[in-house]
Amino acid sequence: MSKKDGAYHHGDLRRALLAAAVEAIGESGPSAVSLRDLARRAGVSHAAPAHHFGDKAGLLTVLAAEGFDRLADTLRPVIAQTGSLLETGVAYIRFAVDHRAHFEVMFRPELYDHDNPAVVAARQRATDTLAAAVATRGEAGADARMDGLAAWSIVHGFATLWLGGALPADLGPDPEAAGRPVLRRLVDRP
Amino acid sequence: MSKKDGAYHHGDLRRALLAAAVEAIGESGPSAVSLRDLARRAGVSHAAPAHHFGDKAGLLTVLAAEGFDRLADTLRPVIAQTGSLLETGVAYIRFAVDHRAHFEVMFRPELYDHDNPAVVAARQRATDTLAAAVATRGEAGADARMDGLAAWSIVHGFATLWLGGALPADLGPDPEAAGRPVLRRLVDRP
DNA sequence: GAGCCAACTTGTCAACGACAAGATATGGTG
DNA sequence: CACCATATCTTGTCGTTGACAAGTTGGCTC
Repeated sequence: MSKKDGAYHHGDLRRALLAAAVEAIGESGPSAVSLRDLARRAGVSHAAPAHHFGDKAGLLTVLAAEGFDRLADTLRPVIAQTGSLLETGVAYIRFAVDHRAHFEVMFRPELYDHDNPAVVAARQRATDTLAAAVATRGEAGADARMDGLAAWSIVHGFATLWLGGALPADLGPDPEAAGRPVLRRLVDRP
Repeated sequence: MSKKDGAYHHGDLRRALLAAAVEAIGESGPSAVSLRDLARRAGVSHAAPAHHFGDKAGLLTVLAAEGFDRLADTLRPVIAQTGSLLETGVAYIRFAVDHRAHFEVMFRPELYDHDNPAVVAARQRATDTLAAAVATRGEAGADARMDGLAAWSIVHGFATLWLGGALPADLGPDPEAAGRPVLRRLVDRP
């Protein structure tokens, strides 16, 4: 091998294409991306992406797995350091906004291979991490389970509505500041 | 006019195309619909849809407006009859599942004309209806506002996660039964 | 330096969105 | 009834896309 896996002619086309995909999705959404446009952005021929990802779904599958992994990586230190379900929720919202492209693909199963082993494993990691955040509160059984689903729902709902531009504009530009008082209605009540 | 608006050659192509769109979106999501496929389903030529809706975004714009209108129509009687924020939330979830195609389009603004007057009006109706549901609890000011956003977030999050197949399978097949105990973590607590 | 294989390119095809231009029915007007 | 304006739909076409097939390039190994 030369330097890293998949670095021959172009340098690292695989990563370049993924980066271009993130950029393109940020501009016009996951369904509007075209493999040919990604190829143009990376300066390669129109069929180059197919070699690395097979087809469009293959590329988005990689993005989804990467997204779930990064989500787990983002939440884990927050739980370890703060032990706060509220702060974990805020971090979830910030992840959705900061990694919009990944986030939008992750929860759109019709776009990628939902059963891909890498995706399943990464999703499990993320789910376990969320469960760990709820577990810090020391509850158990059905209550903890419902609390977990409620917490996931409220943060996911806020993030989704925020990304969709559905929330009132006077909440300001910072999703973290806007979300915190909303989440407090459910968790860490005085 | 003959019978209703737009009933000349085909019968009512406009409605037939919208119905076909709902069906097609239910099968493979909003971004996978093709105007040509809708034309085939309705038994007309490939360019017929363009006459009624201009382009793809035009069709989805109609669907989005219709969706917000129907959501308001669905929630309004629930609020009037039960006065319960919990039951309103459950009705929101049921709407998302029962009108999946509409719901998925409504909250994907890149797919349609977000600023279309009919959409703006319908969305306002739906928003006002949600606000009315929160108002039944007699709160006021910033608290009521945050409670409203929290309630919207949790029901929207649960509905979105449910539709995306992200929730654990052992919740069973009925979103209403699964959602009620989750929503109760936020509203109508004993 | 021959062979091998991963990394790309070139070429092609069916499907799609969008547009233009033509055909056809319908309802209103005189 | 004759005529016409208009809404409805068709036919034809263009550029773009995803997917596939086949060929080419270049580094690595033996």
